[in-house]
Amino acid sequence: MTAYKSDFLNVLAERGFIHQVSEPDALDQIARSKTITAYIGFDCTAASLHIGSLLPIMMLHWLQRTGHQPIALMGGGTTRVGDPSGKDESRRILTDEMIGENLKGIRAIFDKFLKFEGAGGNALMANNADWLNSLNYIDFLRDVGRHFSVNRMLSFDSVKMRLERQQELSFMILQAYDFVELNKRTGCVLQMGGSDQWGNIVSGIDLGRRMSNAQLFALTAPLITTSSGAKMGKTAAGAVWLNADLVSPYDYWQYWRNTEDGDVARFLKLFTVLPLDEIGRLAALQGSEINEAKKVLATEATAMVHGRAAADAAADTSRRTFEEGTHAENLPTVEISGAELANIGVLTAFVRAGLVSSTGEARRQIKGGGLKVNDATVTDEKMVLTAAALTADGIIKLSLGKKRHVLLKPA
RNA sequence: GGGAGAGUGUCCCGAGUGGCAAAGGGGGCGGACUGUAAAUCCGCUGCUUAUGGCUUCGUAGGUUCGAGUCCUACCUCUCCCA
Repeated sequence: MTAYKSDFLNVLAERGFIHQVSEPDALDQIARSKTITAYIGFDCTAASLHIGSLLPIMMLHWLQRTGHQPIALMGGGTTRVGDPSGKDESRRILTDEMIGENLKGIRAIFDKFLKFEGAGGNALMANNADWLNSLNYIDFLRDVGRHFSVNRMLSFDSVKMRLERQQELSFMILQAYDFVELNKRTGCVLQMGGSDQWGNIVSGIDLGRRMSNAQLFALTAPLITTSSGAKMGKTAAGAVWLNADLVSPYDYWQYWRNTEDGDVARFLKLFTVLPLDEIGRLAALQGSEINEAKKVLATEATAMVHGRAAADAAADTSRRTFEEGTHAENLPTVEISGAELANIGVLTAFVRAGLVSSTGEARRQIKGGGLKVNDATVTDEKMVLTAAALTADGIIKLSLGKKRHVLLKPA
């Protein structure tokens, strides 16, 4: 179905990663004849990345697999400015120490997907703070700013420029500059990103042509939503993070296990590295058999992030919990002191386990019959847990609904 | 610079013009049905030490027994004219 000649573009196209490409033929040609270097920018406002970032990460993964060089660019410099595109809240400005901490957490994730230099690969991790922090404002205006004409700037937004707009504009210029700088430093010729990044990437291409007569390319991925139209990876409860200390491998596995039928094939292509014919076989499963495909999806996707062993353990725990009804000791566990356990109200216990966010919510869930202690529905909100509630294994199993379980263990 | 309008339950949208913990959606969570799916139906969706107490309608003051609602100032956003 695709006419690409290079492995790289072929794989991305077949698996559904491509939304737009600038000058596809020229890029295809280059990717076939030599190793190209490409980058994707990541924001480091948090200590982890969530599922929303998974798609770009997979693009870098395939880039490396098909023989090219990926660069993960951390926005250490731009984060110091704060991102003006989000509304008020995300505009917080972080200190250098916080950014440094975040970078460490994020780096750990990339290590699972890319082989960096020193670990037998050629992937690079760059930080735009390296060049942005030392920029001289006057020089920058002279060398870079002049390429952004007033006309062009006006075409982006309203005539009236508020302070805020100026910051937003600067942000765009800085992102464009990143591309040019990376091109100069590493020979990087391709920037990838989500479809919302198209404008910024193209600005970078433009700037590259003006400043150093470089031929640069853009490739964007489609915005991934579930079949029901929801954005991925964000629930009211919180984002689905990739770091194990924020979202356990078990919960991560469960997230994928609960994928809607209509998304299974697409997600297998995007978020696992299974061969396409294998995916085709799984996608052909009908009715309840598609659950087998979901399990494969969950295990493979979890293995990418948390490793094969953790994925298998999560699959095993799930099987025992859901299919055999026994409780496996691998469920998420919350430790609680013996003194506290001696006399704790159910409401508090569920809050401590993190299954509900307040005692008020616990109360409501009890009214709706949604809470269970050791598989027995809680009917009395004044119920008190004591050591007598411990099962033979010395734990108490708390459940919210049918799917979410936490073990309470005396410390 | 001049003119018009808007900011509501800390997920989003959005009614509300003196009695309000505040209509209605979406989303989310729980229940039923299923296949740990979707669709559908039902319940819930400020906090709490709970027949009570406390905190919420951009921010700060004011009027009033009582303010999301009226008055004043300020902040932010959108649109129109320069």
